[in-house]
Amino acid sequence: MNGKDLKKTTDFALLGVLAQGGPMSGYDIRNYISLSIAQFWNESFGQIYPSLERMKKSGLVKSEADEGSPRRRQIYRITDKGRAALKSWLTQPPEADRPRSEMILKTMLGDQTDRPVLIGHLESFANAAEQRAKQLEAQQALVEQSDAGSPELPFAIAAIRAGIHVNRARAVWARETISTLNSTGAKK
Amino acid sequence: MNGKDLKKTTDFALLGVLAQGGPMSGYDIRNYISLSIAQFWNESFGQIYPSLERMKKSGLVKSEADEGSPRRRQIYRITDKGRAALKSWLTQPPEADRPRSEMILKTMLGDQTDRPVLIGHLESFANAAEQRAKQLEAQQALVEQSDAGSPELPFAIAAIRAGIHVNRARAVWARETISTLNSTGAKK
DNA sequence: TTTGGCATGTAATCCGTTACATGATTAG
DNA sequence: CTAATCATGTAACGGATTACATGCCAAA
Repeated sequence: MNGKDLKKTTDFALLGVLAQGGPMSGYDIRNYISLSIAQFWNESFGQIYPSLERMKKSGLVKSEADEGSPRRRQIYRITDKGRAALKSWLTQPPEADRPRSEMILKTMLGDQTDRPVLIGHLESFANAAEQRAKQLEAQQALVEQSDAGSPELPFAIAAIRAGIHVNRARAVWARETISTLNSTGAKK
Repeated sequence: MNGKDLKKTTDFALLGVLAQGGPMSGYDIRNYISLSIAQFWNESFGQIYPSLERMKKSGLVKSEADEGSPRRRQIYRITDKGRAALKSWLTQPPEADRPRSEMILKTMLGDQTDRPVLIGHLESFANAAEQRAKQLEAQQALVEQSDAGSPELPFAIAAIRAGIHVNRARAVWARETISTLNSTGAKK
């Protein structure tokens, strides 16, 4: 309708980080994301800085130089307008993601591959998923202790547990597939 | 190294479809994908036609006009060179996907949202995932009957079951999250 | 006859990563 | 002193979706 309906999820993700984590720099945002939702969300500097600039122009954030730092640092802070935009976005039902999985594509094309090779891929995949799940379990325990009492705790935990669930499911799937393939008449 | 190392997964996906499903048109490829791996892989015409053209130029596929059809149809067929390229790609371990999940991002930012709204999102998400899982179970039964004996059967089944597993996991996660949030001191 | 599906293709656009460029600061 | 890390930004590129443009065929 108007000139600058922002629709980029990136913008909202950054806005969300600023709302949740408090004022910080573009660099900090990157770290914050790495330490929290990296499994399910990523932003590169090539996105972050232009996005902050854009949002500054449209009044969703404002920035001040960080006086307390010996370095050149811009601290971004979400504005009321930004909070309103964020909240409105959070109210909309999330869009379904359309994932692309090379592992599954390659499995689907399994008849074009030597069995042992495919099985090897599936094994690595299962191992990676299991490791990832375990790592996230550890992270969950850690966060539960360090952030005990924080209002964001249950949400942080939920995000971690999403990773645990899907990684377990992946591992189960891969192992199941391996044994099916092994018991099926192996052609190659 | 050389002029045209193709690295686009799209190309390999199309090559795979041609290898698996036999010679067909760009239009057919689209359908084939929709009916098989749509859950985990998609290609739009904007990708398919240029990709076929590219691969034709580099000799991975060749095309002939479909004489038997009253319509203007180009039938693409994978060449030996194409088969070799495909096989070599299939041998490489699949790259990890880096998914973006709006649902999880919004969950992570749950402290910025009214609880009931977030819970509503999670409920829809859980319902959609459960439905999807059931639908895929039905599809599995169907394919098991209709394709019985086909050498591609176990791979098709595996791809479907991947969907079943992850959708179940999503549903479980969402329901778990809902009850955690309900039992946690609701602030809003 | 008109709607929907078959069929191919291009252009615009968006979104995102990677690479490049630069420079200050801190830790070893 | 020197390497790593902090910190910001731009440019190039790649990959994918959407919209647009075109037109024929079959069925209702």
